[in-house]
Amino acid sequence: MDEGGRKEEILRAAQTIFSQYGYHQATIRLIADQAQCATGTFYLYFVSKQDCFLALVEKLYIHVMEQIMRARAGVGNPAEKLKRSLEAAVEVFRRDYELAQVILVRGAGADPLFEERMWRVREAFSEFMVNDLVECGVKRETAVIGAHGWVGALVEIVGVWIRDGQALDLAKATHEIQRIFWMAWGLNDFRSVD
Amino acid sequence: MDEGGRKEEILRAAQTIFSQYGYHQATIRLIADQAQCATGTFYLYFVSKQDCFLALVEKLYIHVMEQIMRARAGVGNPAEKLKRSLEAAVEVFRRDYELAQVILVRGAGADPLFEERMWRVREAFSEFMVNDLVECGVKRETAVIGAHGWVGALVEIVGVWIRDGQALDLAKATHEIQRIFWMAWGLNDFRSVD
Amino acid sequence: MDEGGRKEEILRAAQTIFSQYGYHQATIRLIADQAQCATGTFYLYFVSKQDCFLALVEKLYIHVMEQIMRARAGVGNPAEKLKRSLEAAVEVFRRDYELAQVILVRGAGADPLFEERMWRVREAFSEFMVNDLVECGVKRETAVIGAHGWVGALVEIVGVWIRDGQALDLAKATHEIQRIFWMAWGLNDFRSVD
Amino acid sequence: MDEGGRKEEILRAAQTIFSQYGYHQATIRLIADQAQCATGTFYLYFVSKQDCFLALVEKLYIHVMEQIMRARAGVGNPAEKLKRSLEAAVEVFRRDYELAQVILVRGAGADPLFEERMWRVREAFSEFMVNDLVECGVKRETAVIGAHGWVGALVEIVGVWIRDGQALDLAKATHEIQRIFWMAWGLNDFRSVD
DNA sequence: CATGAATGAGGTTTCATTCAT
DNA sequence: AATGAATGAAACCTCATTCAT
Repeated sequence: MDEGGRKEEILRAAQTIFSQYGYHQATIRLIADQAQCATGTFYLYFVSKQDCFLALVEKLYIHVMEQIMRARAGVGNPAEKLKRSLEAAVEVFRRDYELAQVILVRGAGADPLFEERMWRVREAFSEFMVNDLVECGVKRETAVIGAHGWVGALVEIVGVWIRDGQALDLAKATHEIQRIFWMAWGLNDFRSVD
Repeated sequence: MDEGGRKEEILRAAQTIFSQYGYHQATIRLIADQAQCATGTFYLYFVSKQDCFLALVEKLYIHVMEQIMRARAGVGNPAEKLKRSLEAAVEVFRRDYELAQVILVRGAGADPLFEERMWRVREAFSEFMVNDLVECGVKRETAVIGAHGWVGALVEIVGVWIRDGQALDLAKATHEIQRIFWMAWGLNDFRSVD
Repeated sequence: MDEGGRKEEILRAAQTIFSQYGYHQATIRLIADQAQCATGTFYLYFVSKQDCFLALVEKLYIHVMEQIMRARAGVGNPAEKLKRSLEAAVEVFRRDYELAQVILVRGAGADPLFEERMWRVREAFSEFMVNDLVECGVKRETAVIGAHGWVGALVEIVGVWIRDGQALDLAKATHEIQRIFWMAWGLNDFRSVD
Repeated sequence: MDEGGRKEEILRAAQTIFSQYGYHQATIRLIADQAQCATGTFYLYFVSKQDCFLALVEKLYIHVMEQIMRARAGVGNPAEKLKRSLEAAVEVFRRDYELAQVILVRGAGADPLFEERMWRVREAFSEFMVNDLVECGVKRETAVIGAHGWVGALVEIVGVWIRDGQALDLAKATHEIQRIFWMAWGLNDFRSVD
């Protein structure tokens, strides 16, 4: 249980620092101080700053995906699956402000490698949604656009929520976004799903 | 015609470089080389790298806003105004790949000052949309969420388009996003507006 | 009369700027602006910044020496000559604050070449004093030390006067310094000389 | 013994370089090379070039003051205290050529902050002398001028000694300066003090 | 003579990374 | 495994000087 304990500690520190300072403003020194270790220790667990950032992002993505998977588990109705997936994702962001900061705000200009990674994750997530939508009877071509739009809409809403200092009612806003996309595909039993 | 020629040249070079490398990877040397001038020349026109980046972003924002204003000019129907605004914005991005890169992709982690600025612009743009929507009969509270969501959806779509190497049919995708939000608010004469 | 007019103008500007900013903080741009000409014009009259500074210092030294020579002209009594020399020098500094700044304060750390020049001037001036003192009956060996000390004392007093914002009564202080050195050599008719 | 070792090493290197090149001609690279370390190492111990210079000057001033204090310790006679103070100061300069260079020659045009500091130190030192002189029965007003003059005379003498390549007999010269000021105030038992 | 835009060498400073202890 | 002092490449920026107009 203590195995990997130190690495976890540093990752947690990195999350705090990256979320606060962004990738470039963050320094190894800052992370090491936050983790209460020496800068040299940092390099026992990570090859480089970039490696650490990618590891962190990976971990956070996995966490998000796990929550989504858990939310989908045992649900048969595709509309319900879709709904629960999105709610789970937003819930993760809502619960962990730093995580949301790192993934949605700080990552963007960070590094080509990160952008590539983030891009693949969003793509993967969209693919999930597309499949659910197709199962719901939406044409694949339309579903692809819709899924991306939906993701974008939610990311923007979470972004507003973050920048506004969490003043926005995130649950209500998420729900409204859901309604919008739901209606667009004539999923008439929106209410029943809800 | 030569008025402001050199500064414009450097700004164009900066656009190319920032779009390609992002804010932090871009160096003054790179920009100066692209503009075929010495690094010192850069500093004749800009106080600092940040100053240049902000000037570039400002210029691009103004360009986008101008196109939007032009598209809205003389249009009375709020739905039509909204539709044209969004189409104009997307059209600007479609026409100028670098501009889209800088504003939508590279800016994010660039600089606190830039983030503040970007944030204000998105807010201003959303405000426009909200007003149009309210005129269309949408409740303001709902319109605010919707406008942000809409912006997010479009940004994501343009992002996909950029990252996919402009493979996506941007016009079609934009149209689909429009349909989605339109239907969500029961704007029944969507087809007529279209 | 207009011949050299421009060069003089720039020298005057240089005096103002060097006196205010010191050698290193002063820029050609600053001097050119003060002289209301372009930086290129500066280089029509001076080979370099250093050249200009040295020319300025030279001019100021010549001015000081001229005043001293005028004060000594036609005076036979060596004690009187000495007294008048020093008073003339101090009077020049008192009348031209900028000149004093440049020569006594700003020059020091400026440049090896300037230090060499300043050093030679002080040496020359001391030589004058030594000769007068020897004529007064002071032993040469003693006179050399005394002359340097006297110069140092006066420079310090003028320095204090400058830094204090000219609050000190420079005439009175100079007189006291004179009394000190006078008495030291038993020049008993100090009062009559005075 | 190794405590503060590296910082001290760099300070010593800085002393050598500043003394040789002056503040502006000195570069971090030069100091680091002299200290046989990388330029980055310099910044582990000093915030900036200015910080280092000020720290050096501070250290040298403290050293000078300590020597003066030691020389005055347990001496009751004010004339003796004064005499010993000045001799101690000159002795410090005589023993450490570089120290004298930095404090008396190179500092002048270095930096506004340094000039301010140097100015305060000379003022403080003069104050000491003034008090001693007043105790000796000299009128305060006269003593103030005299103290400044005395300091100036000594600084000039040391300056001559430095520039002449230490050819001058500094002890003898200092003694002569002392005689001059002593006699000026009719301190009749000069010889006994001596 | 005069201009001032352009130049580019060179300085200060930062910080990811290494390595001897 | 842990440390943290040391490294040095590389970035930003300044400004004396040049030169085409």
